[in-house]
Amino acid sequence: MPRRESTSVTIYDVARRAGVSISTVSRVLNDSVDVSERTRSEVLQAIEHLKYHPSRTARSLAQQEYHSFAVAIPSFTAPFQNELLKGIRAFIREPGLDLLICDLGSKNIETSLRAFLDRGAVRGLLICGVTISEEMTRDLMDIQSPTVLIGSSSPAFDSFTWDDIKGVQSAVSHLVSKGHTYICMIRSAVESETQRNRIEGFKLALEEAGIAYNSRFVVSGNPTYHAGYSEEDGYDAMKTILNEHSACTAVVASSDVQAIGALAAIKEAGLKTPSDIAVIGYFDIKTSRFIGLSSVNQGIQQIGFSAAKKLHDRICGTLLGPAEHIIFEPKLEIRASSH
Amino acid sequence: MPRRESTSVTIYDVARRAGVSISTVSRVLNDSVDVSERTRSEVLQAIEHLKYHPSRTARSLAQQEYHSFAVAIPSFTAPFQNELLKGIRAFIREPGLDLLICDLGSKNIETSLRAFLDRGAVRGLLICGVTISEEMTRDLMDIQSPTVLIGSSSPAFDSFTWDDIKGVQSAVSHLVSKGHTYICMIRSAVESETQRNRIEGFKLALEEAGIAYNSRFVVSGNPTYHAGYSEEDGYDAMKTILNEHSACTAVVASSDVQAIGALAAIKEAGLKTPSDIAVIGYFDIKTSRFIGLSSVNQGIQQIGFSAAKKLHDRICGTLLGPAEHIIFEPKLEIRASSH
DNA sequence: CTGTTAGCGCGTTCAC
DNA sequence: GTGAACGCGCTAACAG
Repeated sequence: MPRRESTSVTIYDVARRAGVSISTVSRVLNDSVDVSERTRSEVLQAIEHLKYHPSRTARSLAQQEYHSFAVAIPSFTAPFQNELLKGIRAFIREPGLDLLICDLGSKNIETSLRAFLDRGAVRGLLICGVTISEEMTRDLMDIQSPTVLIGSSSPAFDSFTWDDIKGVQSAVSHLVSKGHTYICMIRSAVESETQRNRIEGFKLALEEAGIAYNSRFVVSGNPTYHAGYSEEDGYDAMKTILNEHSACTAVVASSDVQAIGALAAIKEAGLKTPSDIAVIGYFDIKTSRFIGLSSVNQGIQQIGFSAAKKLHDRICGTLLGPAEHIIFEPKLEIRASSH
Repeated sequence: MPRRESTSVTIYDVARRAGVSISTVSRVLNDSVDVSERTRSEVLQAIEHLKYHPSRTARSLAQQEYHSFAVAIPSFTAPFQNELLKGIRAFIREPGLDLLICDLGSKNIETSLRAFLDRGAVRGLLICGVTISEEMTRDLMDIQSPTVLIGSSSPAFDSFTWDDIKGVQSAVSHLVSKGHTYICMIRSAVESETQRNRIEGFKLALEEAGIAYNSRFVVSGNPTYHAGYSEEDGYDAMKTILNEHSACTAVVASSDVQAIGALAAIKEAGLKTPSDIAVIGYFDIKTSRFIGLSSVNQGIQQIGFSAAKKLHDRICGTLLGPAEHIIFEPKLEIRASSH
C-alpha cells in the first residue's frame, strides 16, 4: 500500500497544475528543445507557484549519473589535504559538480574507507593519501567505479604521486651548495613509504656531497596530530637537534608545518635563521613567505586539479586505456635566503 | 523497453544467486533480525562472491533518508572555513555521515547557492558565511529542508553567529589596559556587516577609554584573496600604518592571517613585537602560537560542531520548536605577551 | 510537440 | 521466516 504522506512537491504535482504530463515537465527541466513556448512557460509557472525543486537522488538514480565527486581523504582539513582540495575544487567548480567528502579521520583509515564503500557505491572516487593494500585494491576494483589515487600508487588505478627522493635530495643539495656540512632532517615518527623515500633522498644527497650519513641526523618529534606532520612535532624535533647536534647548521623538515615549529624552537633558543641555522621545509605553504622559509614546492594544487580532471575524463568515458601513474617532481623554491 | 545494460551487480543478482528474494537480501543488509542464520549466511556468501555493493542513491530514494550533510560554503579551503569544517567534521564522523560540499566560490555566491538548490534538494543544509537576502530566505524555505546558518542570521532559520563588536572591543580594551593610547585597526577593504561590527567594537573600546576615534586609525590593504582577509592585506595595511602612524604602538587585525602579514611588515621594518608594537589578531589559528600572537578566539570549531549537531537534531526530528539564534562571545586569548 | 509507460536499485508493507 | 508487489521521484524511449 502506498504511503502518500510525503510532504515534498514532486514532478507530478507540477504536471497536474500545469495540465500536462510529467514527461513534459521533465523536458522543461532538462532544457529539451521540443517543448512549445506556451506549455513551457505554463510549466515554469507551476514550478514557481508550487516551489518545486527536483530531487537530486531520484534524478541520479534514473539517469545513472551523478552530480558529485566522491573524495575519500584522511583529515581533510589538514594543511596538505586542504591544498589538494583547492586544486580539486578548481576543476570541479566549472562543471557544476559537488563534492562528496568522506573524511577518513587519521586512524583506522582503511576501515573508514571500507565503511564508506559499503555505505554505497559512487560514480567516481578520488582517494588521497591512503596506502592501498592488496585487499583494498580488490575491494576498489569490485565497486567498478573509476578511481584515481593521489599520494599513493597501485598499478590498478590512475595515480598521482611525487618523487620524494628527488625532492628532499634537491633541498639538501641546495644546503650543501651553500656550504653546510652538518645537516639534520626532521622526519615524522610514523613510518611510511613516503617517509622512507624522503630519508633516502636525504642519504643520497649527503652521499653525493661526500658527507657520511648517520641515522642520528634524522630526528623526529612525538607524533601528535596528523601522523607526525605538525608544528608540535617540528618543535620537539628541533629542540632535540639543538640539544644533541650543536654543530648542526642546517635542517630539512619533511613538512611545512614541522618547519614552522622548528623555526619557533630556533627563535626560542635565541638563534636566528638562516644565519645560525638554515631551514627548508617540504611542501609549499603561503605562510612561508612571511616566516622566511625556503620550501620544496610540490604543486599540490596542480596535482589535485589534474587528478580531478583525470577522474572526470574516466567517468565521461573520454579517456580509455590502462591506468597511468604520473609522478610529479618537486621543485625547490627559495623564498627566503637559506645560506 | 528496458535498457538492461547496467554493468553493476544489483540486489537482484544477489537474490538469484542465494536462491532467495530481494526482500530477504534487503533484510540481511539492514540487519533485520527476522532472518534465519542459514539464509543469512547464504546471502552474505552471495554478496561476497558477486562483490555486491548497494547503491547509495537507490537506498536514499527508497528510504527518503540521506547519509550525508550538505554544506554550502564560499571558498571552503580558506582558513576560516577550514576551521569551521573541522568542527562540522568532528560531529559528523561519529554518525558515519559524509559531507556533500558545495563550494560557492568567492563571487556570485548567491547565484552559486541557487544553482546548488536547483541541482536538487537535500535533506539538510548548512550554510556558512553567506548573507541571506529576503529572496534567498524564501528560496530556502521552499526547499523545505532543515537549514542552519553559520556566520549570518535570519529569523527563519537556526543561526550561529558571534559577537564581533564585543570581540574586537575586548581586544582593544586589553591593549588599553596595557597602556596603549595610539591604537590602529587593520580591516578588510571589503564592506560587510561583520566588518562594520568590528569597527564598531573598535570605536566603543576607544570611547570607553576616553580616546578620540578617528577613521584614519582604521586601515585596510588592497583586497587580494579571501575578500581582504589575507596575509598580503595585513602586510600592506601594516606598512601604511608604519608610514602614516609613527606614534602607533598597538594594532588589532580583523583576522589572524592579516595579523601574520602585519608581523612580517613589522619585522621587515626592523621593529619588534610586542615591545615596539603589539599585535592582536582576530580568530584563532594554531600557527599564532608559534608566531607569538595574541588573538581573539571565536571557537570556530565549536560553532561548526554545534551547528552540525543542531542540523542533525532538526533532521532527526529530535528538535522541534522555532528557529534559534545563538550568539557566541569571542574570548581574548593571550598567547604571547602583548604589552 | 506531448502523453504513456517502463524501469533506475532498493526498502517495505502485506500475505503466506 | 520469507516472497510478491508496490512505491520513492525522475528520465527516457516509444507511440501518438
